[in-house]
Formats: sequence, structure tokens, C-alpha cells
Amino acid sequence: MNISAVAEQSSVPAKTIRYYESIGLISAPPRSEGGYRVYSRRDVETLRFIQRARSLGFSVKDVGDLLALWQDRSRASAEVKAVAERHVAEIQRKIADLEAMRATLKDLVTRCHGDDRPDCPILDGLAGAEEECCT
Amino acid sequence: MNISAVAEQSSVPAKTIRYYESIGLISAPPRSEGGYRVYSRRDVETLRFIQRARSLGFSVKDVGDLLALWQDRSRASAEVKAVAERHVAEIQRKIADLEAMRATLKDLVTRCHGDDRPDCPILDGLAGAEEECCT
DNA sequence: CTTGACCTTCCAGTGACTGGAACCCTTATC
DNA sequence: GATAAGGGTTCCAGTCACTGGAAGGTCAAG
Repeated sequence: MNISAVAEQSSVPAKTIRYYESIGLISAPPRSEGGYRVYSRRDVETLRFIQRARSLGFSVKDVGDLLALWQDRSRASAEVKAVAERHVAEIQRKIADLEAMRATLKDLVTRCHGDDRPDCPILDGLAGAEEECCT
Repeated sequence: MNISAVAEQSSVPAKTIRYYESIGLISAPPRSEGGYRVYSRRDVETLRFIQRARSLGFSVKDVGDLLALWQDRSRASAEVKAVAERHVAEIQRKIADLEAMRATLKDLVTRCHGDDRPDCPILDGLAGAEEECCT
């Protein structure tokens, strides 16, 4: 299988596959006579795993750890759970941050009439911050 | 005022102030005889504005736009509102993405007993995805 | 005069790709 | 056999918003 076939089947762009190889996330596949990378179905599985983990927001480093655990038949599930729980906590934190931003911004947007006049509570909020907004 | 005083008063690190100058977000201040940057209270206000906008998640480009509008006495508040509304929409989208990730992950984490045994629904989920998870 | 804190510039690195240039390989067609 | 299209390859640069560090100049106090 050439790289573009694998890219299609795994939903990971060819460019990204080469990148993953360059940073050591996946191992270098054998090459054809012409120097093309030759992949197996196993590689497709691996890249699908990576794709799903990335789409769940795991960092590339975390994905590396999860891959190693996945390929280790004797691993304890506790380790995997720990990685996932750390990640859930981080996602929660990000959500909270974004919720706070949204609340502040929506308030400002609501109070801004948004017409031709220059008067604007949004800019005033950013400039003065008489209210607590950016905690 | 030297750069570190401004940094302290605006909560923007000195390094970042120089960076903002280098990308043209703020204008270059006059220099002292020894070549030090010399700032005014006005500059502190500007940097505070920037700091608040950044902490609300506006991109540096958006901050540049907002700054220009802020400094334009005759701007229409509609323009500002448009920038802010676009940003709110983006924040909402990010929140939705993160909520979806969290839901999937929490489900996997819950189903993983997390003990010494190798059996692990989290890895199985990433590997097989029999369930719809990563939309 | 020296010390130490502050300032300066410039270069490099972060994360996770992505775009592009320049060139090689394969296959089909004329 | 020539050629053209559509793969593939490498490597360099750019993204975003900083941040760290090296090498060196400036300033005030002791």
C-alpha cells in the first residue's frame, strides 16, 4: 500500500503520516525499489488509532503513550485510565475557561446596541474593566 | 517608564511587549539616551486593553482590529459588535467540540475498571470505535 | 571601580502540522 | 522510445503567540 491509500483509509493526510514518522510516533515502513513507503493493514489500524485519539484532543505525546500501552499486551488498564483521566480534567478546565470568556463577552455584546453611534460597551469593557471580567 | 514597570502595570511580560512591537501591534516608543524604551501612561492603558482582549481569547489580529476601533473616535459600534459576535460564535464552537470529546472520554473512562488487568475499554474504543465517537 | 539589576538585539524552539519547491518513479498512451 | 500525468521523495519555510537564552550595553549604589 502506498502512502495515499493509507492516508485515505486512516483519514490521516499523507503529509501528516510522514510527519508522524519524522517525530518517531510511528516507525518507518519498508520501502519499495523506487523508494516509496510500503504500508501494511496493521499500519492503517495504527493510524486510525492515532486519528481517533487526536480527534479526542490527546496530545501527540499522549497518543504515543497510549499507542505503547495499546501495543503492550500485559499493560494494566489503570495506566491508560490515568492518562485518560488527566486528559478529561484538562478538557474540563478548557471548557471552564471558554465558558467564562463566553459569559463575559456575551454580556458585553448584549449591552452593545451595535449601530452607527460610536458609543460601545465592548470597547469600554476592554478598556476600563470596571466590572470583574477577566479572572 | 521603563519596560519592566510597564510590564508590571499592564500584566504583559516585557518580552511580550517587545514582541507586540515587533509585529506592529503597538507602535515603537521613543528611546532614552542609552537606548531604553520609554513608555507613557497611555501605553500602559493600551497594553491593558490588549491584555484583557487576549484573555478573552481574541486573536492578536482581532486585538489589532479592536485597538484600531478603540482609537477611532468616530467608529460605529456595529463594527466592534461584529468582531465580538464572530468571536463568541467561535468560542461556542470550541466549547461544543470539547463537550463532545469530554462526553466520549468520560464514557470510556467510566467503563474502564482501571486495575491490574490488561482489559481496557478505552484502548478498545480508540482502536475499534464500534460506537460513534469522534464526530 | 565594581557589582548587580536592568536593558538591548538576535536566534532558536514550542505543537502539530501545512504549503511549496525541486526532483524522482510509475504507468499509460502515442 | 518519447512524453505526460499523477503518484512519490526530501527539505525548507511558515503558521500562532509567545518564551528562553546568549552576548553584550546601561545605570545607580556602595
